[in-house]
Amino acid sequence: MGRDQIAHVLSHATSQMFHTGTPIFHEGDEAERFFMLLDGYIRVARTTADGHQVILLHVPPGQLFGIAKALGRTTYPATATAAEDCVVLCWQTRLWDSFVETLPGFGTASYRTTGERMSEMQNTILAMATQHVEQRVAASLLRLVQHGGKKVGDAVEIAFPITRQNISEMTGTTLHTVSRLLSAWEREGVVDSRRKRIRVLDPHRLLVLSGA
Amino acid sequence: MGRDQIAHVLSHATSQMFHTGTPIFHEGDEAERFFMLLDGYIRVARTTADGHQVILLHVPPGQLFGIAKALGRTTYPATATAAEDCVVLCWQTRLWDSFVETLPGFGTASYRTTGERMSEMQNTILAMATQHVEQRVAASLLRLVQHGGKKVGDAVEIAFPITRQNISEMTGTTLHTVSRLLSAWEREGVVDSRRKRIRVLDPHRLLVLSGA
DNA sequence: CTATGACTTTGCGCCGGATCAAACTCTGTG
DNA sequence: CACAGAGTTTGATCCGGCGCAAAGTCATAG
Repeated sequence: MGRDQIAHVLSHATSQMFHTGTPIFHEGDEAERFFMLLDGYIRVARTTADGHQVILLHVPPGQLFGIAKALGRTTYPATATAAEDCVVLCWQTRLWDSFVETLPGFGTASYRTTGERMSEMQNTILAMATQHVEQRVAASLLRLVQHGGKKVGDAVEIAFPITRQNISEMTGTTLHTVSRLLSAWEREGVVDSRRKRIRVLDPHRLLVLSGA
Repeated sequence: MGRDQIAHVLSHATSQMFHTGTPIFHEGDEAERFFMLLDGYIRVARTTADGHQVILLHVPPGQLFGIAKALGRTTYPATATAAEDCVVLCWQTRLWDSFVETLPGFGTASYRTTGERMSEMQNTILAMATQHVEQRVAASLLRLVQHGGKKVGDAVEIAFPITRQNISEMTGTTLHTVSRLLSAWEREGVVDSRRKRIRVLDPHRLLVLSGA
């Protein structure tokens, strides 16, 4: 993208701040805007009829989200909330088509993003269908530290605050089971966890536990 | 699409027949072609490292598939096989971009297709994370008869041959459990099944069992 | 017509993980 | 500083569904 094109795109954007836990849009809402995350982490989830929340993915800084248009939709397919304080760029959805036409690579990049998310979701399905809870939790933890973990000494910490409950919602289990697993792993020196913060000390052991 | 445009598109297509069970492309293959299903049913699946197959979706006649380009990919993300004898149109992938540019609605339609598949996969994840095996199997059976079931008297039959094993691969369980469930439902008059053929007699009861 | 392989059924025992219950420990707030 | 609410831990119990095993049934090839 050229310098003038960047200016053009930014001139149509507004920036916005969302505090931890704030919803950015809800599943089923008219998709009036689309977004790019500048800083923080976004949690994308859906809620079942009986009130269970299921976390589908986490969006790292630099990615587009809320791009219903790239899926040929007019409503958001899921709910996005700020997993920590977030800075976000917003555009009117009606600008989408003109961006796709005038910005070389904009379309390609956004379709690649949806493709990547699709294959992540496929991986989730495979895991849910074939793996045990322990393996799924280990694998999730690994993914969380690999995509944007922060080095702290010779440990790696998950980039944003996350609860046992959250992890259970990512892996289709209960917070109780996740707590038991983390306790056990802490005893073995694989992880080190404070409330809402998890550090991985021994990624390789975790990889083994994940069954890969 | 105008009459001449249809002619144009067809002039670049080759048609091909695939017999039941034949693979059309494999996960990871270079995506040299994309396809439209004219008749039959396509099963899309992935295989885990430890050899388990997981069925991600079934493609009904009239839909595009193998459209790696719409996901910004150069390889197929999953394996497609003919669930019954299939007639398929094939195009070279290099034609994709020109189709998107010259055919109004081609892009939109294909992105809508991927969007629909994505939300189906999300539903699968929700189900795996929150529902019991019985509910998932009931829901899968319902979806199979609703998308292209054939009326047979006052029952509805799944449009293509499907085994207990297949259903277990769609729902993340074992063929044994599926067999037990179908036997029980047959006793209660909810379904009527022969080998590879399943008829639903009481869709409403199945809906209740699915927990919706 | 029979043989072989693919598909299905059913019984039994066990265990991973959910559910229920209760106590404990942080962290921010008035 | 104390309190409330959110997050975490741990124990006890129970059961849905898997693994294992074996036999039964259907379909097609030869």
